[in-house]
Amino acid sequence: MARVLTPQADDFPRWYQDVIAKAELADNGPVRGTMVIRPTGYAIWERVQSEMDDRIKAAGARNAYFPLFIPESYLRREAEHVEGFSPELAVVTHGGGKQLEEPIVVRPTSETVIGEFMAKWVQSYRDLPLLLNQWANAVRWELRPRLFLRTSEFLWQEGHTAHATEADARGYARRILHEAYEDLMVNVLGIPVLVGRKTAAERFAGATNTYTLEAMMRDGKALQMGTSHELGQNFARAFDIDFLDAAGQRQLAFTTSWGSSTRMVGGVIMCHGDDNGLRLPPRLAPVQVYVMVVKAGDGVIETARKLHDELRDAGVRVDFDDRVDTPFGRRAVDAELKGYPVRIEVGPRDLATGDVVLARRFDGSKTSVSLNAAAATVRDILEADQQALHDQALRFRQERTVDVESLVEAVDAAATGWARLPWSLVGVAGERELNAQGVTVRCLVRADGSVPDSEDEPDLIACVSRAY
RNA sequence: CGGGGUGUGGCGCAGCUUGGUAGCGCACUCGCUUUGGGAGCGAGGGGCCGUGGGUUCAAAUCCCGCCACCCCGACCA
Repeated sequence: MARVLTPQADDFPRWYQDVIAKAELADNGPVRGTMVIRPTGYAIWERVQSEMDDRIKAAGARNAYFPLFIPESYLRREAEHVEGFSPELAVVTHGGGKQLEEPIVVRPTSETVIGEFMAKWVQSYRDLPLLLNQWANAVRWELRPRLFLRTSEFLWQEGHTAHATEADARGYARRILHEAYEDLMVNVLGIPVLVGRKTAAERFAGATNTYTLEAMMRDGKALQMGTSHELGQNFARAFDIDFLDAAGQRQLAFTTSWGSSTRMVGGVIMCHGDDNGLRLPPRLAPVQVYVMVVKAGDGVIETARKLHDELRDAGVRVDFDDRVDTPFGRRAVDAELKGYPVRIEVGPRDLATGDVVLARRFDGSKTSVSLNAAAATVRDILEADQQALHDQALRFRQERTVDVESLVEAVDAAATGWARLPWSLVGVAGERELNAQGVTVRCLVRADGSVPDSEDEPDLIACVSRAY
């Protein structure tokens, strides 16, 4: 059977679509660009959600829920915001069978509705900081939808906070950036991310500063995995989010917003996937170990079941397959497509010598281990392969990232990967020149890799590439 | 919006140049044999050929119009 699975630069999107189709993660919906997530794909998203929610709560934010419908006039209150989003809004003009007096937009993001409520909820400095998070769907009528990466409707979390001072707001935007986003992406998704600051041209509509986390996909293009914004007092001014400080003075709050979406699932597929389908990092995988009865035989199913129970009781996410009436090859290939990190094959041949076979999805290797040692070995492999996937992705990124000294070289390097060059050589004009050639400034970082406070700092490095 | 392309069973396609009333692979159903790496053989079910008109004895095929979708570019979590 022909398979188009080799990630050559130009056919990569096709390779990606093919992998997800075969792994049965998602389909296109009936309305342009909408996404249908199948149960197998949704299980991955649930893992992302669960891990992200833990981190957001650890940073002190609490979950809340706000309306899907936003009066169009709310968006208009922040000039840059409405200008940035109006081309991609879905607008409701009719309700209950008659034309509405004021059109309603389906939320593309919720700064405006949440701002409206924050204004009511914040009266005193004692009410601050107000740290909110919402798990919801959002709609952006994108010109070019792509499964998982940019669908018209997507699932995400969007955090919205209000603070008494700019320093506090900045600190929180950065805390989420590192403690929630970077930590989850690196340690759970196994994806090395470049954390930096967006240029003015790439900033979120209405923000004073945008932070980003950029990952390299296997075709060398960049994918923005998440973002955190300082909104200054722009939204506070537009929605009257003000409070009385300790001295009884009326003050405008500083707000932030930050978001990450189902795009992360696409990032995992495109960063780790190989020619045989998905490779899920163990900490993310909904199923970490797939215990598979190869063939029926004396006590084989019972032994396999016992091993499954032992792993489950030890806290491993494990699935059991004793469908011996389905050919072995089909089941094995299916498990590989779905990216299960470890597959344990239990059959009469191995059991005769007291062994089982452990197959690692990371590199496809198989080893025989004794039944007694299986559970412990599995746990070692899960740990090792979590790290191995990350390290492989990091090495890949390093190999495809080059330091250059001119825009011409940068465009050249962007054909296969990322280029780093002094921001002073780029500037606003240079950025426009790069954009004209399909290359964007992904972010600015300091020479030591840390995140700058301003794009006017000296000696900043611009990281540029093609992007999704 | 600019530049390419495609519409034919659930999915992927051939057939169109040179009109003769639709075929292949996968999937599906049934039977037997298989089952340690995507099974084999046999028998079946399923199609207003995107759409409207025209030419013709006859149109998936030729001509004209319309519609939809896909890819590349501008937008983006």
